[in-house]
Amino acid sequence: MNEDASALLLDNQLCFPLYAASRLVTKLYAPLLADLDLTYPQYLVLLLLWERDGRTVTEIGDRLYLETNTLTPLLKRLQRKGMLRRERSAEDERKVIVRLTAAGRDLRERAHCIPASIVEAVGGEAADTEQLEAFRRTLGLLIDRLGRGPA
Amino acid sequence: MNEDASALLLDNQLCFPLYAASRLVTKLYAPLLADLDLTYPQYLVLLLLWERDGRTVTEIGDRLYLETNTLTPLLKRLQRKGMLRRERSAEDERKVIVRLTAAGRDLRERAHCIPASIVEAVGGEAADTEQLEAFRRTLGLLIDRLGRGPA
DNA sequence: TATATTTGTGTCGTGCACGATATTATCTTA
DNA sequence: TAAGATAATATCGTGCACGACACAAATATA
Repeated sequence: MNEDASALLLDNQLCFPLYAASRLVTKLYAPLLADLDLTYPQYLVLLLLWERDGRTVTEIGDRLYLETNTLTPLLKRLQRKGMLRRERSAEDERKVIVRLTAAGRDLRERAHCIPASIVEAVGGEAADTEQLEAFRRTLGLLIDRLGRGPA
Repeated sequence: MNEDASALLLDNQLCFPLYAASRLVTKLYAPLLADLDLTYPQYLVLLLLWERDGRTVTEIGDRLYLETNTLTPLLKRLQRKGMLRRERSAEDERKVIVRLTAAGRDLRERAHCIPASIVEAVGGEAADTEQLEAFRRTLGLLIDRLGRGPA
């Protein structure tokens, strides 16, 4: 493959499908999450807190590749809905600790069925494991290469 | 792999990386496109018009998986910047034909270097063609499965 | 040919994303 | 220990994305 064809492949045939697929998948979650009054980014934050509660804003941002200028309003919305509290750390007054409320913790059970629903919608039985694993690896490689800021 | 592990793989280890990678890649384009006073979605619209000029709003939306409620304001912004015109079709007054201006056509040359820059940033020489092809195929499969509305 | 339906575009409101910048707290270091 | 640097969070403005809905033009149908 010559340089130009390779360039077009990566640019138009890779970057755009990535953008399109991401939006289509997010749209797949929407109706499921709407039942819990959540958006997809809000769901991602809760996944982290369900795994381990009491994280700082920046900790959450590091995992989701999001800055505080995105997270602060999002967390405030989750707080307004009674899912979590935001409290300044006692040791370091700069840090804000995000903690689930009882309602936030309880939501975990109602969200339990979501992964299976997504698998079904994407067509889990049709996709073979080998292909998925390779796909996941390439995605991971891409994120690793781009996720640490422009070197 | 049991059903639960497979579900978690698809949900958290596939959907989230897709979302993260898409945003990271878009961020990669940002500085290059900023030189042309463009955003990534605006660039995608121009790519389509450079390929074939004079498309309707819905035609563009079909290709980009975007609705008119997203495209109309975006096209108006491109129009305000003098890149294109929006004119009602004479045969069918419902349709709006989008046409490049001379400035919009000229921008194509200035955008010519973008794919190569992206390839370099992603690390073109390191990624092997086989892996990229498989990745692209899986992405295409995913979009095919999700892109025609919830069956 | 009226009436109903579909089609193409648009407006409105909400919630991300993100660059630029501000603010306050902590840490460094001269 | 005072001054500067750094870190953590937040505000503001812009531009997507998208659901819900409005509306006029075109088409289908009774």
